[in-house]
Amino acid sequence: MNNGMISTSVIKRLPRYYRFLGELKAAGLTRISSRELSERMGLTASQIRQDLNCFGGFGQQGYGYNISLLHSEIGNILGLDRPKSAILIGIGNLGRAVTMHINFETKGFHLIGLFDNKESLVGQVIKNLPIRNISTLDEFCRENLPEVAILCIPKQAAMSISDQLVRLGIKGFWNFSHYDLSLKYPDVKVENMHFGDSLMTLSYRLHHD
Amino acid sequence: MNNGMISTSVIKRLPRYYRFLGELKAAGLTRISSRELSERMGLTASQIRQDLNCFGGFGQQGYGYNISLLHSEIGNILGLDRPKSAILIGIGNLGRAVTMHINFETKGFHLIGLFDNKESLVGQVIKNLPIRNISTLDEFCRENLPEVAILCIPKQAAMSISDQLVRLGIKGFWNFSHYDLSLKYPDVKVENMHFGDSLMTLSYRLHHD
DNA sequence: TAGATTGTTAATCGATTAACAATC
DNA sequence: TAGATTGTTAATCGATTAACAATC
Repeated sequence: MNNGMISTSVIKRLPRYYRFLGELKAAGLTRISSRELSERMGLTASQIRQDLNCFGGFGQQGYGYNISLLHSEIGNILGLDRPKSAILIGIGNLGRAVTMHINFETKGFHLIGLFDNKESLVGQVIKNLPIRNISTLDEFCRENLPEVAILCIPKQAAMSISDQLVRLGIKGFWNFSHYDLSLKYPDVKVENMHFGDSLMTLSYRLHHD
Repeated sequence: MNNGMISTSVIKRLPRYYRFLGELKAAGLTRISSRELSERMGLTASQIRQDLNCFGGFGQQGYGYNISLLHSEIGNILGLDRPKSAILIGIGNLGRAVTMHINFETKGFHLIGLFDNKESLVGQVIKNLPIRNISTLDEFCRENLPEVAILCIPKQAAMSISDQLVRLGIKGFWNFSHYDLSLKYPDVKVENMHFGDSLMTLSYRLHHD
């Protein structure tokens, strides 16, 4: 077990382990060896054992891993058992889809507020949440202390609102904009969802590789 | 210049170089050194020079890089100048947002067809494209030969339609589902957009790090 | 006990950083 | 020419894979 810093490569693999184990559990299986899991996931057994042993010895020699136990352990490591409150900014096509489409509760979050600057949207209700005017952001945050902001707004809007959000105590961003938050706020946690970058990577691979 | 295989790490950085250079160009700058670019992007100058030299010597000793030239060179490397036709499957909240929100043309793609299995959606028009019944997929593909499929459908639906798509000549997937396409189709190019994995990674970082 | 499989150390591989000669 | 900065090689660092003793 490694109590030091866990590498990004390992962290990024955890959600996938979590998903696969959830499926195996749902399929009614109870145990699995690192070798069998490696074949199902397209990894090496060695890597799986290394990854898991960053967090503890969840297996048993001669037996393998208990699927249900390992699934919930990884869930806890990911912090899925401790919901963090989030607000979403920008209720365009994308913001609306994110609000409707994502199951926040099963991913460690709780969506508590929706904001937009377009007066015509204010008051509309999505997933039981009213869209609020962005001018009420300060008040809302002081009362509800959200930890995370989801930015479904263009780069310019993200640039102009991020200072305010950090000042209001936002500790993490789920960032769909192209504004590079981690350059300006190195201590805030940022996860980028860059659709365009992903598409361009696909474009590259279609021509080369 | 390296004519062999380019590593994934390098490829994944190209779209970000492309974006930054586009912004510098739009700001009216004409030249930049690897050192200055490294400071703006939060990388090392060494890494930038290594990355670029995988593809060719785009700089000039004592001068640096011509921003406009480098920008368009990277665009060409990414294949943005050669549009690939794409179809999108699943016009739910997410599919609709992707259709509306993404500028495919500037990312090397051309969206030519929308499909859903829900009769009530068929015929509706988004971005000048009619939503087609999924039952007409074969016919459409034989006539229009799309290279890429964008999957905005649940895992089960993705599992049941991917064989058909590969048989119809699809060479790449932009995959929003949780179905692991690259396990079954190792030769097809797959770019995953896994919202849930990204959120869980953010959850981890908010608790640890 | 014998067989299986982990946890963990050592070896390999790959990616990043540093250094510097080439050269504009 | 002198100064700046690349392209490229060498050194370092980190991540993955292999191997195997521990042990269930």
